[in-house]
Amino acid sequence: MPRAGLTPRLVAEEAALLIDEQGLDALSLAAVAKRLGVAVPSLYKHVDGLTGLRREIGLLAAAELGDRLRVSATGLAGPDALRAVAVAYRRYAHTHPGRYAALQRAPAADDTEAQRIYAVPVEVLTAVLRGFGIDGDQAVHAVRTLRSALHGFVDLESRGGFGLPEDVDESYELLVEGSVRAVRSWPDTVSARFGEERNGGGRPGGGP
Amino acid sequence: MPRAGLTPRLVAEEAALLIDEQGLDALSLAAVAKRLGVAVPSLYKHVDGLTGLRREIGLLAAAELGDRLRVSATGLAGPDALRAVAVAYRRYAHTHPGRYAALQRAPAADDTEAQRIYAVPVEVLTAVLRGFGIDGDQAVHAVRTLRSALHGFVDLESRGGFGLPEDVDESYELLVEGSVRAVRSWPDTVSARFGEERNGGGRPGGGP
DNA sequence: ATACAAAAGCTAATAGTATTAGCTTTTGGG
DNA sequence: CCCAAAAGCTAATACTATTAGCTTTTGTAT
Repeated sequence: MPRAGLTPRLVAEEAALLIDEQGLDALSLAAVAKRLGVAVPSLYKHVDGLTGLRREIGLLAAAELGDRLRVSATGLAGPDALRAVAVAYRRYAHTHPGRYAALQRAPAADDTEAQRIYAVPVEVLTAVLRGFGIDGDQAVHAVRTLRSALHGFVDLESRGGFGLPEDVDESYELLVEGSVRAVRSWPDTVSARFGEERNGGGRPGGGP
Repeated sequence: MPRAGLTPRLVAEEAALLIDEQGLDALSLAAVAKRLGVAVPSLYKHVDGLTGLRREIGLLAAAELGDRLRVSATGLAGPDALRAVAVAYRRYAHTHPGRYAALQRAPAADDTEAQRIYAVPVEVLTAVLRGFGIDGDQAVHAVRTLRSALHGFVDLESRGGFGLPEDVDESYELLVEGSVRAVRSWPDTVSARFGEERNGGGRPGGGP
């Protein structure tokens, strides 16, 4: 019997094709083995069970997404960069819904390789925000809000959460436009919050 | 042997306790049956298998979340209402992480009862936005962006997506403050987008 | 009170899943 | 050309869900 010539990467890629076609719930060693024309236990020579396979898929997807975001932002700055990244983010989730879903399981804290790869998409967003003059602590908060907006939209959309007939593309454009304005006026938002914290509701006296 | 006295509701509530403690992945008929002191097939007298149990949990959670949001908003309007709803939304996800996760599987299109219950949280957001003068088509788009922001944050947070030490509460306050400003200036955002669409990049001549 | 039918529980059987153990075969380097 | 490691396999075990069919409880109508 000829050998199949598998590698961890090949197994993960076949699994990625499977879940992009049939959804993350369809992921099983049995299904992947069948697609590869191999018995189920053979997969254990390449990935560490179902958990290990999920990790490989996550690494694959994080690296891909990081790449797409980077490419989309190169040569651009400020609002243009942010819009481009937002479009690329959603496009990846559309093109690879299974991988995007697989990406949402955070890697283990001691898995430094995975941590490094998962950090790439976040680094791209951080770089984009630097173009708005946001860095340090505030960059962390701003990246979190930006990730929340993009991921939240894409996640709800992919789960069929937007049932009404209104154009979903238009909704996303408005979300992105709102995000551009939010990061543009980030310092105002920060001082509005600090103002609340200090005097319990009023706007601070000086600023606009 | 005495009877257990189960009902669909009781089964769903025990399952909800289980997944709030151990995560949605721990949901199985076997685990629920064990907690109820009953054999696995007995559950089929009350729920339609694992799929049916998931549906019941979803209904339970959607009704609870809808209630919490409504209660949080009553007596408030405008930014205060929005902030209160945002806090209640995140609090529900913290208090009931398993139920919140279970909520993310959209009900079947022909399941009108589920559709009706799942709509309640969305209706609360719609009502809040009406207090900002947003309705009709624009309310649909605005509710989508709002849901995206809130769900995205809570979802990333619950998955351990915010690894850095910066205060997550502070990030959320900034997200909510940004959302308040976004809905406040919603008409500006809309016209900015329309401007782009018409003349390919520039701001429109007239507006601020 | 009692009979009875429906509801609620059970056991047993089937099928699908992951995982481990251990065997066989291929394959590439000395 | 040999031989050890790698890559595949089968078999066995232990879960899981689901269905079929049996028994027992329980509430209601006579």
